[in-house]
Amino acid sequence: MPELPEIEHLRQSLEPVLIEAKVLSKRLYRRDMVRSHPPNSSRAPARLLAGLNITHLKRRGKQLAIITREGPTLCVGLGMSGQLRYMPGKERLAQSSHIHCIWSIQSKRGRGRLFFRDPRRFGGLWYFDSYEDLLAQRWSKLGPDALTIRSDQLSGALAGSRRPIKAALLEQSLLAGVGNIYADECLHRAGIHPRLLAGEASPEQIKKLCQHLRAILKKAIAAGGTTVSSYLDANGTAGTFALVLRVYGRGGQPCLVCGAKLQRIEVGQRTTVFCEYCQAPGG
DNA sequence: CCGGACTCCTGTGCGC
DNA sequence: TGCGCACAGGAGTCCG
Repeated sequence: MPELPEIEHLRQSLEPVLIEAKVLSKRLYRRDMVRSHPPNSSRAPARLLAGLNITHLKRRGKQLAIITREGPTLCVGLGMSGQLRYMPGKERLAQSSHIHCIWSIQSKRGRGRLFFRDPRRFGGLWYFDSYEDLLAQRWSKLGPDALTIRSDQLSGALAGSRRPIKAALLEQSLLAGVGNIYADECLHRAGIHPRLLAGEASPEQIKKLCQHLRAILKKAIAAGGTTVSSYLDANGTAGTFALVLRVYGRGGQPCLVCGAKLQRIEVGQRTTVFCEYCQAPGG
């Protein structure tokens, strides 16, 4: 399940084959995976970057932008089960079901194809006439990127909120990039109860949370992301960060810090695992 | 405006 | 061994 580290690792793994590459053509198998397009450009979205030259890959939160020299920019969201895979030459994906779009690519490394596959279809493609339009129309709704967020920004995002802090961390408009895995992990490392009201977190707690959040995301990127069930990078490589998760998916098992049985509760309609001693309500 | 609930979707893994 | 079902969750949308 891709969160910020998985998308950032994906971005890095795609750069060598997509930067300065030309999109020769595209084949769209599911039109409804193109989620939106500006109202005044009815034809451009249909091209979906075909004939254009890619210059940049940018990420904000869990979203990836493919930016072209000509201007048009495609924002890719992977949702729960989405994959972007690059295959050289005419190689095919081992898993051939649920492929929604294939782009033929000409790069310095030769020809290849970029596959967008998403079994659950929670992801999607958002077309914009320019990167500036993407920033103004879509990414402007996202909070600061969790990888580089400062303590004062996190404090501002959480201030006044009456929601459980776990639910607030998942809210992309407050801060961008955190999903269920890293929300539980950073709360455990910071010793904060997931049901603590976000607006009632102390400055010390927020500072600690911020430090752990950035650190864990950075480490997860270096590890190639977390592969719980389906995440693979552009080359089909699984991440290794799942090996060092301390709470996610470990409900009922002993806390790796104190040995107590990890609790499994629901917060904000999401399964939440925490240690009632390391993350005591009082702090 | 805010927070919570619901919805979309299919692969996985469990129990019987 | 096979079937059926609960569960997983990112994010848009709706409602009180």
